[in-house]
Amino acid sequence: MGTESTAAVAREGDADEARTERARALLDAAEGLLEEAGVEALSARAVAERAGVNKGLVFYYWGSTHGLFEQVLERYYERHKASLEAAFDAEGSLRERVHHVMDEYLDFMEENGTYARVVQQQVASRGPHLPLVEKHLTEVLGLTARMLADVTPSDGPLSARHFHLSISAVVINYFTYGPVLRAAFPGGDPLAAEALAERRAHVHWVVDAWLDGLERAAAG
Amino acid sequence: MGTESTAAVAREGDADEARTERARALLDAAEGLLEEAGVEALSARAVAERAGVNKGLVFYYWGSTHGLFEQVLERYYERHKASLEAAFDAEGSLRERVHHVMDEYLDFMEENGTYARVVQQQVASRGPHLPLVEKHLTEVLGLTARMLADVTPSDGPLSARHFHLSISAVVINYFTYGPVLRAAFPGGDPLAAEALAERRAHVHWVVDAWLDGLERAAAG
DNA sequence: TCGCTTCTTGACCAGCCGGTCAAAGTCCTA
DNA sequence: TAGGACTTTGACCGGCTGGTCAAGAAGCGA
Repeated sequence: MGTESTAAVAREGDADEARTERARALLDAAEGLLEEAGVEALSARAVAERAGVNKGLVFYYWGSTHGLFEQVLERYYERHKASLEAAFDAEGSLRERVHHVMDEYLDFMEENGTYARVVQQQVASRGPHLPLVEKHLTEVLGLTARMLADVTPSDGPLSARHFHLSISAVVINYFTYGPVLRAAFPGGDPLAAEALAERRAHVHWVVDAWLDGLERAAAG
Repeated sequence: MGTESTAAVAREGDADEARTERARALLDAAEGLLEEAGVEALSARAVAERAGVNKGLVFYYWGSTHGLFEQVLERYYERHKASLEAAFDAEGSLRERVHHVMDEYLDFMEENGTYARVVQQQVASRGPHLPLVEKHLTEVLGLTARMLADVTPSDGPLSARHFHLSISAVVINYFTYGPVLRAAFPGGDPLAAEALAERRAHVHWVVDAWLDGLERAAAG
């Protein structure tokens, strides 16, 4: 901790652009390894070997494997955030905007299943990267809360934080639990295009049912 | 694998009752360790030390740490299953029964948060115990499907398997993600009694909105 | 009491892990 | 071209892991 080299400290503040070719190769290797073999396969040795580079560089650049992993998570999150913010900025009625956000969310998860699994794994196991995940997820919650501000009370069982938790659960868990329940899915692959379209329809139906309920609650 | 002692093989088939005092001590120690320090802390050495017993016994009884862990999961699941089956057997209207199951589910998660987190962690990381988890979760899906058979089609976006995934996501993820979003909760503790009551009300509202939607879909 | 089976122990092994470090290589500037 | 800063390497360390094994302890029926 206190013994990290000045180079490592300087590097840590740099933007991704300033990174050496090798540092980038290490990040890419880590991401690839994560995708193919999961978190438990991520070791300084394995990453370095995949990048064709010496293990010591991991510690030269990030001071620890923890640091390297955090940067990988940060890179993932930048993409996630960009995708979400674009979705939340769309025009239209509330219902249209909600549907649009759901579609983008589903699209992102479909393409970035690894990220979703890593986050869920960290959360479930109270992993060492939880503080970073916590920061990220809290930011995302803010986006939902802003969108639902007009139709949900600021507190209680119908507040935006509850709906945020519920709707993200409905979306995310399909990608994590779906494959586990594959026996229940016709064709046996919940991640196939057909099954995903069906899930998309389900998610739309689900949020519609909620919006209907909120409207009636507001009216009654 | 092929070299496991005959004793281990014989033991594996035995009921929990037949287990030696020491075997039981090891299982209890593993469960305690899981609760206090998470899966990563589960090692044959650590478990044996906590049980006050020699490490070699783990391999004598189960052949591997994997085997020990599976038995811990099995024990957890037995309790889960008992709790669920009792809940599903209740009398009353569909709506009453659904609410009752939700209450029991929430109660169980409140008391067995560790089990929920271990399962979610295995699922998210495609861990080595996934096959066992898959078997368990598929059984549970069957219970939901039976309960909803009268109000959901057997296929498509409104089939029971989609609602099962969604409702269990809404319940489980509160316990895993809630603490991560604790900054958004008044008092800062989503697992406190007050916050849990609020979540319970949310879950009831959510399933009611769905049942309303299903009724209207059936009527229209 | 003998002898067999089951149980229990501690010593031991190879393999992996994160991390350190001195030395060497590379690059750029003066 | 000399010299200093930055980068890269491979050897090395202690510590932990799952797993094996031979030897001894304990229980038990004859």
